[in-house]
Amino acid sequence: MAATIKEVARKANVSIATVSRVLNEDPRVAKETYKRIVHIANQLNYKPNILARNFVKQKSNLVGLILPEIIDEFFTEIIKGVDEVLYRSGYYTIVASSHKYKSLKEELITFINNGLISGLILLAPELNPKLILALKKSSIPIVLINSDPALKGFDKISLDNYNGAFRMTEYLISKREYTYLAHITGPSVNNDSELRKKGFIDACRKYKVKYSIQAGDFSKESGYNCCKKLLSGKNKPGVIFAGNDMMAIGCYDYIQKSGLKIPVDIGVAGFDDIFVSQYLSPSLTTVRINIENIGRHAADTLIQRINNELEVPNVLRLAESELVIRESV
Amino acid sequence: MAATIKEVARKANVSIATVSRVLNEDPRVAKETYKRIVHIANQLNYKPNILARNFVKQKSNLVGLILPEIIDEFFTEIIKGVDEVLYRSGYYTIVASSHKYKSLKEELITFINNGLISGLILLAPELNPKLILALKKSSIPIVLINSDPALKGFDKISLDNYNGAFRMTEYLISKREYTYLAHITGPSVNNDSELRKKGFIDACRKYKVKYSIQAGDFSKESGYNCCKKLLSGKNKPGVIFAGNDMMAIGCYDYIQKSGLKIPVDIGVAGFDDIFVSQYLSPSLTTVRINIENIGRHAADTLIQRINNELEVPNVLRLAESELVIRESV
DNA sequence: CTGTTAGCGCTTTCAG
DNA sequence: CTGAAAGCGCTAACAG
Repeated sequence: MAATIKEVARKANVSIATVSRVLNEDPRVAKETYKRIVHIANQLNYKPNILARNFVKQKSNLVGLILPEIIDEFFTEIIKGVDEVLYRSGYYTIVASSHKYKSLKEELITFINNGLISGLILLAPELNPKLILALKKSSIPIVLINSDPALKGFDKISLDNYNGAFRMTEYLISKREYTYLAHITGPSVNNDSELRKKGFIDACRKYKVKYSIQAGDFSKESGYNCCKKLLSGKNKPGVIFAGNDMMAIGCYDYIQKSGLKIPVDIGVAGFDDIFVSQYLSPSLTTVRINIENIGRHAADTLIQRINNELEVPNVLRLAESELVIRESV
Repeated sequence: MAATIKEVARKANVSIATVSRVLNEDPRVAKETYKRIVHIANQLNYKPNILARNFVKQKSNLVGLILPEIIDEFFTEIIKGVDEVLYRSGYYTIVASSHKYKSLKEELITFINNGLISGLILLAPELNPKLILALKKSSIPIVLINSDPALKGFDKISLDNYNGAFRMTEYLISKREYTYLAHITGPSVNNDSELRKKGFIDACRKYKVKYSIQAGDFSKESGYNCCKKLLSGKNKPGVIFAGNDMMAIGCYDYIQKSGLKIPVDIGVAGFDDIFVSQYLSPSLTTVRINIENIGRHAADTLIQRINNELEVPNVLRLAESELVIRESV
């Protein structure tokens, strides 16, 4: 079927070794021979068999990218960033998202062990000790996208959740002069959520301002319910800072239902700046994470690690956050 | 490093052939031998080397999924659907999106030829003759996600753009009693766009109603500009049916700017039902394509084709559309 | 500068 | 039911 290295060699009256050298741009081959072989290869429409090459090198041109189910909104941007950078280094991206037919764990174990991929990028806002152990034992380089500050010993890209939340809270207090703030958290196992909460609390404490916390789970519904609780007591907060935009939308829903007006009766702020936020009415004041570069950073780091170009034991990069001031507070 | 088949064989006092048979669940091996080998393999933490296996079979467990840059919103759902189905059949998904560093064409050519992948899913709303030719010559099965009715000879999943647009237009005329309708199209090379336009026109003609067409490009900005043109003449349409929701949002922007009210002064309808549409004010009446199954359908078909389980020369599946009636008309 | 050759880990005839 | 052995296409010593 497809032409092999043998045929090219035969037609060019050289050994397969020479052809192989040409393919790998080995400078030792004579210019003349080089040209001739390239010509014949083209003529035969010869393409090196990647499967064979990967096999003999025991190293593939494949990198795995594992994504959890949650972060729909970032999915696209991250994949694009990763793919773009990897492609330029000659790698392909295998994308896997955990879903009902496979757990994150089995996914990981197979990926790390079966030799298919040469490196792995793992986006996992939550990670349990077992998983971490499995990761530590990996024989291939891994780059984590995870915000847990306690997680050491990995190449890591983190979102700057803490500062984002801190600065937003600071803004709400200093500029908007709220004196009683509420925060709705995401799942407590989620590092992003925990750091946002911490940023919120620290800012409230710094300014000695009253605050309360509700436990949500990043879903719209939980935002709705938490908002309901917050507004049903006699002592109502002046502003709700939701742990993500989705929950902020849930707040919008409840607030509208109860006939209140944002931001006059109550303010709402979010985190993430998902696409829809600018179109809500009123448009949502929120924190934007510079997500577009996360995928690129991760891929960059991974490639360097694969190529042994990294001298430091592990790198940590922070994707900065930025306040997006709109009309909801 | 990692245990190989040889070591397992040696420890079990059998030949590597027998071990191989166990790995491939060959029923010929004796139950006893089978168990013993499985046990030893586990003990040695042996994982078959996929790179080697793929190589000798000259067939990988990899499938390519190529996506254009445009369709952000669907990206996620399609990848998930594909990944889910493929994973259950033992395949991995290599995702590639065309971007500034590679054109769709080079992407395709490499993918089809380098032997890395065993099948390809290509989401390409526009396709030129050259590309089609390249696809026809492919030695691996390809499933297209493309709505061009003229495109024959491929396994294909299509969106039911025509009926969606037709029924929406019919609704605008019969139920909402508009008598002068405008349509903003996407790029003319885009099949989805062309079919939506055709559905719109056919419905207008059927009901003998006045209509006009503006050429957009699926971007918000083009929606804005086309809307501006439509509303600046003396004879204004009663409703604008945008070729996608993004352009409908552009219309919203212009209409709000000019102080008009939707739907009292002018109606707006869209196509796609992207996430934001329900949160616009007023919420957008639009056409939803059942996108969630497209990825699954495509993967299903591809797997069957790879396994030679398909008797028909090529399959065509339609992803149906459904009207989503909200407040904007 | 080029050729010879071993071998990567596995599957798959072919014998027995 | 099991073993021996060939070989997939390529790379990488080693030899010349």
